[in-house]
Amino acid sequence: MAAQKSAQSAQKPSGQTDHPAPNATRRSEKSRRAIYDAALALVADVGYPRTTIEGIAARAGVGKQTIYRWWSSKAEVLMEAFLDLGEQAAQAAGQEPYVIPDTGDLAADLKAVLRATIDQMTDPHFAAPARALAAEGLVNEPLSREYVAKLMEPSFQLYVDRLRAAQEAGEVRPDIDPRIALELFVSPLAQRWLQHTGPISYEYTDTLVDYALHGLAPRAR
Amino acid sequence: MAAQKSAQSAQKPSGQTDHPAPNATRRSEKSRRAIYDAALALVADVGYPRTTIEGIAARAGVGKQTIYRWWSSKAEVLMEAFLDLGEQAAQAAGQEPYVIPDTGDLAADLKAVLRATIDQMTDPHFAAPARALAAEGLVNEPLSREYVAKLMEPSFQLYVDRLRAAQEAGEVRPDIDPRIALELFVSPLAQRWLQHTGPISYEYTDTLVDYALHGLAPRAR
Amino acid sequence: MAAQKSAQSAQKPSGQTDHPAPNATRRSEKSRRAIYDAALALVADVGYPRTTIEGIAARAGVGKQTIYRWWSSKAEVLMEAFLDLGEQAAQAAGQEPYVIPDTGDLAADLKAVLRATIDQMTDPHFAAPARALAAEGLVNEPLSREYVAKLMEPSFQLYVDRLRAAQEAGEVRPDIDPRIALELFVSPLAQRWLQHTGPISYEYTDTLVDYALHGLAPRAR
Amino acid sequence: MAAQKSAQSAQKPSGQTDHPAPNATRRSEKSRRAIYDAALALVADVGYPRTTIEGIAARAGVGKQTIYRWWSSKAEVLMEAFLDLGEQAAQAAGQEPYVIPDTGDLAADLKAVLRATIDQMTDPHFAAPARALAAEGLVNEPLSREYVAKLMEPSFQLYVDRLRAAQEAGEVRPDIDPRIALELFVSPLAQRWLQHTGPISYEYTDTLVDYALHGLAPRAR
DNA sequence: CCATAAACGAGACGGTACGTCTTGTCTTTCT
DNA sequence: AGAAAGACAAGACGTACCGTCTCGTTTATGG
Repeated sequence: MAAQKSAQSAQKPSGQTDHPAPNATRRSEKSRRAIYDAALALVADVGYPRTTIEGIAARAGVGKQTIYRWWSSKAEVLMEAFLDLGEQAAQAAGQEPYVIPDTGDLAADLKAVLRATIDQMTDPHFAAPARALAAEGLVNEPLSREYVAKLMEPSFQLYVDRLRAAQEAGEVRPDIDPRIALELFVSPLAQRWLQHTGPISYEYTDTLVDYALHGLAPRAR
Repeated sequence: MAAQKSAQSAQKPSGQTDHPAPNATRRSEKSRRAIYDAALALVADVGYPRTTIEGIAARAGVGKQTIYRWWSSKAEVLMEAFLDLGEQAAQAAGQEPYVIPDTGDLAADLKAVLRATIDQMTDPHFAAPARALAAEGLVNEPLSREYVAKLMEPSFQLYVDRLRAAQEAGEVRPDIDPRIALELFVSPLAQRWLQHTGPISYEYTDTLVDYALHGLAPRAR
Repeated sequence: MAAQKSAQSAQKPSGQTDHPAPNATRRSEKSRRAIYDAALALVADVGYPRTTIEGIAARAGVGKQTIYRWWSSKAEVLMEAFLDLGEQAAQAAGQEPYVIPDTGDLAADLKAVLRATIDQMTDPHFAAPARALAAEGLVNEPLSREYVAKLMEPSFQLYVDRLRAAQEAGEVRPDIDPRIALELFVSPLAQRWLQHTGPISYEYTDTLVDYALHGLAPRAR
Repeated sequence: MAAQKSAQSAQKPSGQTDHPAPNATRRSEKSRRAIYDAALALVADVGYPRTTIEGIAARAGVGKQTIYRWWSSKAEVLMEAFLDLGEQAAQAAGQEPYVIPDTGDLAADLKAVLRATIDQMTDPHFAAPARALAAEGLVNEPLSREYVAKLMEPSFQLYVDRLRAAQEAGEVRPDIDPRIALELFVSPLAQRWLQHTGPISYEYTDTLVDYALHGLAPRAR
């Protein structure tokens, strides 16, 4: 939910009537940036459903065809804009931001990361497009796969790595599958955020970590 | 494009220009049923985004105004259709279906319920509208609140009840908040289903229950 | 389903994707009038090529679909608008305007009618749409046939009638075909007007009539 | 309607934003020919309205800018292509084709020329662009003036010359203005051809010549 | 005989209009 | 009065061309 790697090349001219495939070397960087900015701004301003390709084009000062030439839907535009936003943020933040700290105290480390995640969810610049893409993904499986692969799995991998380190340190049982384990605290937070199934607070995520690490059942005698 | 009333009751004449408010006693039951059926069928057939109010009206053999008179959006229509579907199923299934069994073995009971949930998620009659409503909810908070209140919280309450029984039986620590605890196994499954973040299987949900009950950390000293 | 009542004549739902055929009895008279007015005004104001269906719709305060529902092209719209303009003018002018006078002096009568025709050609309200329709017709044969049948042939018939009367009065040779004869003076004027092949004046049309009636060759000895 | 003289040089870099004015000596003859051919072929194949500058460029294997560098509109392109076609035809036909024969029998000579004109009108290679240019001219006065000056007046001049010879030979009354007289038979044919106001045949043009020469009115006193 | 500047092919760009589709409102007619 | 039917104003969709503007690549002298 945080890391955004991306392969910078990756043209995807899918969907259109089979035009000869545009020449990416001639692409206008200025227009691309303007489109990203306009898409993100519109989603934040008027919401995803009322964000239109015409609106993005108008706000970016760009012809509609320039959008259709490079993307196949507003969801694709927003996806790339959001990925780009992540890269921008990453570069601005400087080095090695995307590792979960390892202080030797797993519980503390996880609580810290989840608190940071809550902060992201609270930032409208991040939350509006993330939520919009998630919504679109629910109903558009290819987009969902891309969303998961580019935005969620990289973050999940960080948890996997930290949990494996914890296993080696003896803080987590060796038979635990980290890829499943991480969902015990990540998924509840995601669901509360996306579906408004409950309030979100630091206390809540701290509790999730405690429950997940020590279990619901009483400790053995 | 007028006042948004807010839900609380059963009729929702919200949205329209202030017409005298339709008289619900004269409402055509036949039309309502036809609209429900058409909405569910279309969502299953062509997907939610390509389901339109015009399409529902045409398929139901109903005037568009008959839809706009009683609902404010296709999401509202689908919500009621889906709720109705649930009631139908409940009546068909006969008595007391909505309790989590209490065999005295919490783990087994939870695993059984989650397996049944997987079965539901696999049934297209259920999955298509449920997913569509979830998607709409991500981006439409009032609808989301209704969705949670009418469809999710009642289910969650069953888990809360079962977990409280388990607490009294000493199977769950007394300091655990059941409302949070249930998310340890429910949310991961929901996320995998909705966002395709991983495969779903009986084995997976069994694992979730085990991890949640016994925790990730080693038990013994 | 949709009964086609429509008293006056000639519906042409040609061209569109086969929509169920609109019900003409429900048609908005107000919109039709607004569309006629807008089309004629735009052609006069900005010229035919820069008159667009979007422009007509906007100026008429009408949705584009309302135009596409009833006409298949801007040329059809303009044709009907122009025909309607003619009917309006006819009604305003009162009774029986459309006969060539018969004073017993054929030359004088023809000269008078041609002078009136020049006056029409000079009136921008008439000239702009007439010229536009003629231009479109050159390159769009079905429209041209309609233009000729509805606008030109009725006028030509008046000349035929007058020339036949002249034949009976001995003013025109009996072996002359009036349908061809009328072109000797009508076509030159039309060509000068449409193609700017020469100046137009009362003197010019008077000359045409004289040449046509008495021939270019010297009178027999 | 037949002779095509042309002024051989005639650069017209009008219209563009003030680029340095292209150097005509470096112009690619190959491209020009390809553009002419493409324009004529497209007008014949798909009709004038669906002939586009992009289409011409693509068919000619030429960049769009090469067209915009030398012409200001598709009408200009077509005009030059058509003029060039005439020159080609003239050179192919060899010497002195562009005179109306003078056999001493004016009626016979005119009938022969008009029959030849009908043959031209029937040839699609000639008819399609001629009609297209006429159509454009109806609505584009500068083009029309060019069309008349370059394509029509030269032909008309041939009639004027022949009629003057006839006046000297006593076959035409000396007070007749030949420039007007020629329209008595030329314009009716042109109108029938362009506007489909009637069928075209040798018999028809023969009749026109007879009517024009001898008049509609009875000869004898 | 090469240097250099133009015309050239290609095609991306900001735009406008197209003709279609759907929305939510309004109106007519039937029951 | 509710409902079926569907016309209506509005406006977004995705496509086609417009005319302008780069990009390298010929090509054709003229230094």
